[in-house]
Amino acid sequence: MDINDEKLIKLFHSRGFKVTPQRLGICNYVLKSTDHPSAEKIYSNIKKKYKTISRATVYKTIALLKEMGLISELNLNTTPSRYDPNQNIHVNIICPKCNSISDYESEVVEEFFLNLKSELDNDILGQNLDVYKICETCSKKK
Amino acid sequence: MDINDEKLIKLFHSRGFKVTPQRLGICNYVLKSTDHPSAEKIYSNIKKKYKTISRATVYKTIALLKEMGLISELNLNTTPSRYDPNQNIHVNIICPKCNSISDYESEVVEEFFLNLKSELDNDILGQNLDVYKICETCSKKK
DNA sequence: TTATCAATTAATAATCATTACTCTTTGATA
DNA sequence: TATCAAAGAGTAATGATTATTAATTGATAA
Ligand SMILES: [Mn+2]
Ligand SMILES: [Mn+2]
Ligand SMILES: [Zn+2]
Ligand SMILES: [Zn+2]
Repeated sequence: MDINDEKLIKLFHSRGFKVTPQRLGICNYVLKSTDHPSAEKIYSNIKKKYKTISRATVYKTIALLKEMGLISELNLNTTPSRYDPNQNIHVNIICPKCNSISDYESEVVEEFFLNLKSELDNDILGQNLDVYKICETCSKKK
Repeated sequence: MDINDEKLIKLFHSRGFKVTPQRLGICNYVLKSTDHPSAEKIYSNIKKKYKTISRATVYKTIALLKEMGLISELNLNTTPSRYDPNQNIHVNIICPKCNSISDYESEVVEEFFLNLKSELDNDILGQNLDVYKICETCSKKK
């Protein structure tokens, strides 16, 4: 998602949500992230800029982003939830050793989803494709 | 999974786990289930037969079944976790209205997984394919 | 610009699924 | 039948998330 403050402000206003510096900060961080951050990760990052920000604000902004369809929540076997701004059809490859998550997109994935969709009468509301695989870094350290 | 007490008892013994009536009851129920029950559902069911059983025992038996690779845990946006004895490659179709889950298996799904696997160097440790779709029952009630 | 006020925030308490702990009971072995 | 580690029941603790509350602030219009 290529996002900037201007776009975000328009989005919020069009939905009747107020624009606050906390929201802009959180949204920018999450929407630009590629590591599927947890709420705690988002919180500790935004805290650098807004010293007094509360976890509740982070959770509420996450809920907003979900409602607006800009991120999805990943519920993995390992709590806590992680958040994903990549709204393309893709596979999340999760390393069970270090819990890192990386995106995988390919023709195979895309075609699968199109075929599945048509098999299911084209009324799929959402999807989540997870695969567990030891990551590069973890497979190096013996 | 076609399971009976005899098979279960062998499995437990081969792993050095003790065979208890509570375990047999829980395992039989979960392994025969097709509705992806939650821990609470399993608990309330087994409680009919073993009045004094504790949730802790249910959770510990679930952990055993996971460890033995007989079930998988599904973490959906809706807590609590659900458990799935179907170890074939399949899609879980989740209804966001009533949280019912049904299995979907097809050529498309199977081929996708084989192709993905080969694209990822054949070392996938597990997978989870979720799709959200209003179920029959819910789409009927307007 | 300033007043107004509902929406938002920070701080904190509550919730609830899951796990840990402790003490009692029991299955497996000899 | 005795032994004892493993497993059970009951209960406390944990931890992520949500709810609550009182203070603050963004949006609007005078
Ligand atoms: Mn992703
Ligand atoms: Mn299933
Ligand atoms: Zn790793
Ligand atoms: Zn339904």
